Amino acid sequence: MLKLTKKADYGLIALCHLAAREFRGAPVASASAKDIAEAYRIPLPLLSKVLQKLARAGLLISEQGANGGYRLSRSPRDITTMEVIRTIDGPIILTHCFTEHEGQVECTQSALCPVREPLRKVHEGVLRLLTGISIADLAENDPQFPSIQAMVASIQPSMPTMPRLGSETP
Amino acid sequence: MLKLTKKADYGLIALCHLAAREFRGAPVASASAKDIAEAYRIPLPLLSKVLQKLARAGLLISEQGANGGYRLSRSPRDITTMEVIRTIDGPIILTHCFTEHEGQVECTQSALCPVREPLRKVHEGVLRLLTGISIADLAENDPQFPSIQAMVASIQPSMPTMPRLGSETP
DNA sequence: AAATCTAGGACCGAATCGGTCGGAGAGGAC
DNA sequence: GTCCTCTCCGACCGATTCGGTCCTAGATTT
Repeated sequence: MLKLTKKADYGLIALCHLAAREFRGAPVASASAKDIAEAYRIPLPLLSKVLQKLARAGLLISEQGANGGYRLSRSPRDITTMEVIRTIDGPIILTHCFTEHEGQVECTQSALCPVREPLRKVHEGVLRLLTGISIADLAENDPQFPSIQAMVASIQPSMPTMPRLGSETP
Repeated sequence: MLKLTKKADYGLIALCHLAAREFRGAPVASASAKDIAEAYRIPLPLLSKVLQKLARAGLLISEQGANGGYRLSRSPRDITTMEVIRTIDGPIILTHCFTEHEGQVECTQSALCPVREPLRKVHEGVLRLLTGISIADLAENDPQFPSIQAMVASIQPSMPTMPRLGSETP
């Protein structure tokens, strides 16, 4: 549940790398798959596939030939993490009910499934969280990621008993 | 990514069913696995396993023998959806970096991975969202799930360009 | 004692994920 | 013009997991 695939991870890292280059005003804003793979110890052929997918989706521009590489197609501030994850991992699914077709008999009688609608709300919340974070937000990792910090902090549990967080990630 | 397994789905449905029974002041607050399975068209042996897991985790109390069944161990308001999902699907993982061991060489040199910390923030946000929603919230599906609605609405994207939502779930 | 229910392990097919290999073109460098 | 580098793209594979089934054992009520 809620596991980013390594491919999506790699994609985010690569885009982040390119964005950081752009920010630093590097002479060349592009980088080859090999460069990125070596920089982060990512298996090259795997990263290549991810970058190809991103290029096909229009997020990256590929330049072939010697000294070629990949380049962001637009400002890193206009690329959301959602977009990246979705193009690599496919559509984001919380429950199977409202993302798959409607061939199932059991799901058409909506009276059966009491959790479908509430979960849809949760789904929407996560989507909103991810669309609110751009590659640029990831790239400027200076202070404490103020914008992301603010977004996450804005989620106020409606429960009286406030559960402690962080126990998940030791 | 962010896919609830069907087991977790079934678990939420079952707990929701029990909670709703309790709310309605049913004479018997417990229900057998067979009852629930038939009510929602869930394969019985699969649901049984899920319920067993929930019982072992202390969320449910099992009563064996004829006329036995499962019963909530505490108030549905004190059971979070996070708890349920975690006991069924295991720990929630966003990236592999900070949930798995530390045997990997590439992750110990944290300077390499520029997205680890930002993603951790996202992870925390999702956790907070799920811990803020109780089984009771799911069960009282009357008006428009006001509490969940409020929580989701509180997530304010920090981006200037507000992306349209809902395109994910047609 | 019989019926009914949970407990729990063994098992299986299918899908997916991480990862590899190899060949085909395109564009600079010399 | 030739070579080298680099992207592109499809095929392939092993391991894991997920959804689902089957069967046996044990507890409780009637």
